[in-house]
Amino acid sequence: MEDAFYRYLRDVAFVHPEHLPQLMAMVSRKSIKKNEFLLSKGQVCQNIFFVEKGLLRFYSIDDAGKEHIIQFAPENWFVSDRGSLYFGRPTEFFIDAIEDSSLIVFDQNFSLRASEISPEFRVHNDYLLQNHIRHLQHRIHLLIGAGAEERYLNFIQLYPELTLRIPQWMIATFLGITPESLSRVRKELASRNQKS
Amino acid sequence: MEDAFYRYLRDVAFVHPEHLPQLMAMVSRKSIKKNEFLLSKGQVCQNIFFVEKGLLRFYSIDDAGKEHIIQFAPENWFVSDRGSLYFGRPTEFFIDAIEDSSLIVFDQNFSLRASEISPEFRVHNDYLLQNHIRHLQHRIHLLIGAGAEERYLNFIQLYPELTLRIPQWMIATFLGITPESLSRVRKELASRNQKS
DNA sequence: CGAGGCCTTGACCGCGGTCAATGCCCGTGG
DNA sequence: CCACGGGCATTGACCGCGGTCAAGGCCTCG
Repeated sequence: MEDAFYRYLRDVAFVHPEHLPQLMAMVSRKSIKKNEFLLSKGQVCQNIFFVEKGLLRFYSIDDAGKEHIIQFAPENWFVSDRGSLYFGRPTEFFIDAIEDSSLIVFDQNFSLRASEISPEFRVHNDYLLQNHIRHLQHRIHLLIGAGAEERYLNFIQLYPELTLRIPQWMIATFLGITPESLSRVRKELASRNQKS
Repeated sequence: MEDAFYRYLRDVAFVHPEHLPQLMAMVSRKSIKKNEFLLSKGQVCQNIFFVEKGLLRFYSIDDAGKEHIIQFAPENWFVSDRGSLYFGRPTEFFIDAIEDSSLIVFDQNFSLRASEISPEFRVHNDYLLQNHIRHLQHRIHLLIGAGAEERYLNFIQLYPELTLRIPQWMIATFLGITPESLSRVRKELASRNQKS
């Protein structure tokens, strides 16, 4: 079977081929179906997940019972509550599957041990963390400074292919607005593009 | 002179004493006065700054000319645009001083080289990145899910001592609201505490 | 075919933004 | 020592974006 994670380590993280078997031996596989959970509030997060195929969401639920999506994880993305994992505290978040998905699972020591084995992995892991921070800062920037329309436009140009796979009400909770508002924004955008 | 960064490496990062001189040799010092800039939009960020004494702010300015503070950096905090630094792209952000400050300055290679010299530093650096991500996620969570009052309450219990040092209009731009709104929130809180 | 999930639309409302006036504190210079 | 001015906080009147609630339409899937 073709192995997306193997290819990822080789072609994206540039891990030296001789180290690949050692790294692959440290991970396990998991398949889950739509709506199944990988993490629920109150648990201590034990794993990092890599998505080989499918689509996950990482979200919280507030006191009013509303879901707020922090992050989507499509193919070749990692997802975890690093706060809970690293500090051993109960998580505030949920992770579940939007589509049937096949995953690679590793525990909190994987990145540490893999970094010792492969310098290239260490560099790549550092890159991932830096990039993650960059994305989160950009998101904060938008949440503070931009209205609903601008946030939506940014979303579709940042994740054009996700826009089609994810139901709109989920995109709305990612953007921090209601599904109704998103619907209105799209109507407004459509009528404006009509006229030009 | 007592050296805050030296003490930080020894007591917080637990760097082995024999490695300390090597690390200290890789950094330089800088003093800046209130309102002086360390980074402006369009530049490529070259440094990470550690605040020994004083207070910095890391912020953006939007198209309407409004400032949005991403992060404050008081004593013993690090600040940098890691996105610009790591990826070599022009920054969207500004860094300047809210108070006269004395800083430790290092370049983008410092954490890499320091990690090779001191395993303890490597662990601590990883901790800092993880913790940074945790904070950013929490902030996003609040921006999406909470109103002005809750965000303010969270701020004062998270940074009680900063509340006194920072002018309120800056706190407002950090929270993503206007100074007027913050003033109203505080008035409302005061009157509510009166009655109980 | 029926049921439920999702998107849309409308009426209404409230939080927070905008704009402008006022007050307060404090540093500076006459 | 007082007068003036600038920066910041407060307050009020008004408004608009986006939330809320409810109804209706349209899919898909059992």
